[in-house]
Amino acid sequence: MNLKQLSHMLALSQTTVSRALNGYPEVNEETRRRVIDAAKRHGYRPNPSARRLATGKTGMIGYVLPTGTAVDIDPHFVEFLSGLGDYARSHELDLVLSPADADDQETTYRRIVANRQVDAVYISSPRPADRRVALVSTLGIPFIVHGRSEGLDFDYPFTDIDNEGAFHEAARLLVQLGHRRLALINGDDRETFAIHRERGVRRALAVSGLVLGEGHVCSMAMTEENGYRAARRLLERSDAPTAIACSSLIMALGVVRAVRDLGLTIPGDLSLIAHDDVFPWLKPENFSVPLSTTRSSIRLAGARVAERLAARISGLEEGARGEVWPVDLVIRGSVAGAPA
Amino acid sequence: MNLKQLSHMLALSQTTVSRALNGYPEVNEETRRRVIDAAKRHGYRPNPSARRLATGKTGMIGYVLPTGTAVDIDPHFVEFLSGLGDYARSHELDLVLSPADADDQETTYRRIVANRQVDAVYISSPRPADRRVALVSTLGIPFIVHGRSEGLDFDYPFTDIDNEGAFHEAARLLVQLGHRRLALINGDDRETFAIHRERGVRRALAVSGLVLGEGHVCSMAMTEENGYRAARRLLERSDAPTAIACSSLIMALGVVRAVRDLGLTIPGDLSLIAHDDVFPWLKPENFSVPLSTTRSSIRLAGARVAERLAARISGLEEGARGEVWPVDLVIRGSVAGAPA
DNA sequence: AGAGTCTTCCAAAGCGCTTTGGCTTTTCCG
DNA sequence: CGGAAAAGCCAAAGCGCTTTGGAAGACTCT
Repeated sequence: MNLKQLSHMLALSQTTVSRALNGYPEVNEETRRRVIDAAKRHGYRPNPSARRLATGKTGMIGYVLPTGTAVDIDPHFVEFLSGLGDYARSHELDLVLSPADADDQETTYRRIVANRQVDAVYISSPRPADRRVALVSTLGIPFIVHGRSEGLDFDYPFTDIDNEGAFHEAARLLVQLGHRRLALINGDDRETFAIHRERGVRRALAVSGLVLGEGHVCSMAMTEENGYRAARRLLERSDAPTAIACSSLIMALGVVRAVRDLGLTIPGDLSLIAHDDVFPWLKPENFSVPLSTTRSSIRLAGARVAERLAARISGLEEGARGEVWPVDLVIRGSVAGAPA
Repeated sequence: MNLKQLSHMLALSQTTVSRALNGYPEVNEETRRRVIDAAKRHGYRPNPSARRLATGKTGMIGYVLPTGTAVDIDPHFVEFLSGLGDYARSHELDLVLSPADADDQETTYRRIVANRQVDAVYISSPRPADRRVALVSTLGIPFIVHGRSEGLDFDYPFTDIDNEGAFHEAARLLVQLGHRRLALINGDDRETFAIHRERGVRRALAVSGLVLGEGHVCSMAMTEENGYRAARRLLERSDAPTAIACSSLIMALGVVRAVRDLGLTIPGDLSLIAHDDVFPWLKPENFSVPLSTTRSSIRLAGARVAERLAARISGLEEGARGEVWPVDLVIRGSVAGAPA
């Protein structure tokens, strides 16, 4: 059932039927009702391919997915996706993932906008001076950055959490508890979020005249194994930290294992605070010693990004407004005063 | 730069240019060369919207993503996606995720095929008599099921791993080691994979005249917390199992925690084997006691599914061939003879 | 040389929708 | 009541590609 048939059936022109369906004003309300009714009865659904050829609108939002045998998609992605998908569903949006060589995403960005394959895109895991942000911005397609870049000479719309503030608070608490030697087990420090977190810790330390000692900050992919290695290395030093801030729950698993392997205890020998993105399948309160966390639902962020993208597509939002969400600091058993 | 302009530029008809570019035989090789050359020089890229309107081909594969605030996307999904994306990239395929109400995916399947939004779809986490499989099969769009349904009265193409065989082997090993009371901590038993695993365990036990005791099989969403609860419940029974087979590494984390909380040890008091989908961020060899596993890379499965979808789209594969991959049994420190 | 066959190319008709520009009718108002 | 404005509808022109149905010219063959 296509427009032609439907309009023929109603003894109306395609123009009128199209307009009636799309809510244009120049059609009699009674006619509109008739049309809508008939459309529903016959299960008419405009062909999206035709529509997009005519309008350029696709009803899809895009994401360039870095791939490669050596590239691991972050498990955080799936949570983000849950939120994004949930919002997208309620707004009849689909999501298209365009796989790209992790080292050359720009070609793919160019392609999807040149081809008008999507109405908007989002960018995640931005780095300082991120070229994708610059590119997408000049390409002129609506977009939202999840996270922030840095050192770009223009503004852009983003939704981020206050990583610096979160880790500042976490570190401040630890310092207040008397800890003097802190360490940071961070994610890949080419990404802005990791830089911000480190900055937060340093700033908190600086207030008390402390510094993040040389070798007291590790940054690497956020796996359990890396968490273990980092913690092990840190705790075996002569100037081992008495407190660790950790960028992910998964790494924290490794930290806990290292602590145990070394015959130490939390929080007796080591205080630990990790960042919690709120996974349904791994909860900080369920760690053998309940884990203190800086908490922010990445899923909500996904929903918010979708919401903003939808708003930008329909022209309801514009400009380069960035928003930064506060992060909760949740104290549980894994922190205590510094050992004597 | 569109076809019209390009053909004008070459003083050829759109027909000829189109054919030259798409490799049709009725065009002089020298002309073809000229066309291809000019196209490249001017960066001509056929507009996909137009092409899909004309041909119906989209160059996209679809997946209906179950969503909802109460619905958690499985972290396995992201690994599967890595493999799928990696293959898709090398074949210029994009992936479209259509979010759907978890309880009504069929409407969405109908929509994406009626609208010809994708060239093929895949279905994951199938259940017995899965209606999606039946639907998609009648809808006549190329598809692959990742996993298997059961009790359908027709054949369909799938790629699955030998879940039953894997858990059969695991259980057989445990029985050989003298264990008499096994338990199974399984995933959601509405899904076929879980049913198969349970079947495998039962079959192995049956050989020695054993059974999976009432209350010795738990099935629930595969979270750390559920793993903990299940293990705790099992181990506090008077007829506590001496060995557990577990459907996921994440649940196994919980099992290990429960064991520790109860002051027990692995493998002294309890032998443990879990299924490993091969996550880059959580490895069984890194458990405090290295974990024996049944191992199968879900990522490779993703790549394989993509490969088969591509083959079906281009007509290279047809029929309802199902393939079942063997699963490795990897023995590590978490299994030992049954306690006396 | 004329008939038949390839080879190579073209004009034009879709694909199914939106949108421009215009044409009737109604409605409004002095 | 007459003219202007508004309302309601339509025909047709795209959007950019593929594909059908020729047609012109080059070749082969008798």
